[in-house]
Amino acid sequence: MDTAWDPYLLACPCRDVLDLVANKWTALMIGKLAQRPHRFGELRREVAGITPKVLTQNLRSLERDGLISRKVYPTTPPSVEYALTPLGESISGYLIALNNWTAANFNEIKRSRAAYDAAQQTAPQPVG
Amino acid sequence: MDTAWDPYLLACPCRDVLDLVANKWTALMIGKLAQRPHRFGELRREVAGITPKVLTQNLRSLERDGLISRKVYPTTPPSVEYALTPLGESISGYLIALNNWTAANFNEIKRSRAAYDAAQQTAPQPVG
DNA sequence: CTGTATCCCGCCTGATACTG
DNA sequence: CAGTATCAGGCGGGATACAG
Repeated sequence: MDTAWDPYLLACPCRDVLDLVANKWTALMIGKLAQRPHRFGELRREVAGITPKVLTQNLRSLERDGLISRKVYPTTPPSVEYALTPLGESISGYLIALNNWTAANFNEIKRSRAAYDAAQQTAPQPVG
Repeated sequence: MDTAWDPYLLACPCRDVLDLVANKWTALMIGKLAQRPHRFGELRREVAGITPKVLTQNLRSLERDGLISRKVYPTTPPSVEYALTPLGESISGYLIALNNWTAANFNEIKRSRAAYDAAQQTAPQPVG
């Protein structure tokens, strides 16, 4: 790298990159592409719930940032293949780890939320 | 854990947790708290650019999810200390890695964006 | 198959001001 | 010091329909 940036600085441009992760779909998309290259329709099916518009948006954004590559095959019907670039691969591990952490710890979080909400129900009753 | 969830399933409740990361400030806040417990004002200063309202919102959300603890000291003036819970510590490493990756790779991403945008300027000109 | 075009909405975010 | 109240705005995101 050329220079180092501190994301805790207000004007740090790498805040933009953190926003890349601050996205509902990025981690899932990168996770899928880390397994193997995928076509548009495959991603659309495997990343359940994403709409084609949003998929396209995020694909373009990641392509612009150099995390994924887009290759068009002029077949009929046309096919487009998306794959991770080396840069994309360098971050995929962290994102996959996040996905896994999420899956592994959701139940504990669910319990925590329930306990928190229950405490809110009883405690803050000025009129009692 | 009790049961395993697949974040790629549409109805997977752990999507909510992924949204936790899909947040502009979470990674920065967790990163700071991973260093040591912080008071409200400290976080406010050190996470540059965050407003008190948004800081409170995210603090509450993380507390509800069980990632951080909130301890009030009835002093005058009052002081409140936020710290990571064991659950919060278990995810902090991944988030810090993301912060570091961001700082280390921003320049490459910046170059990629510039190249992408330049290509858009020249290529898609039907009228030319 | 691979996207685009609209319309719409809710949430996150931000700025500012105020309180115990 | 540690928040809360309020107002406003923008962008991501969702539903639906359409095109090359």
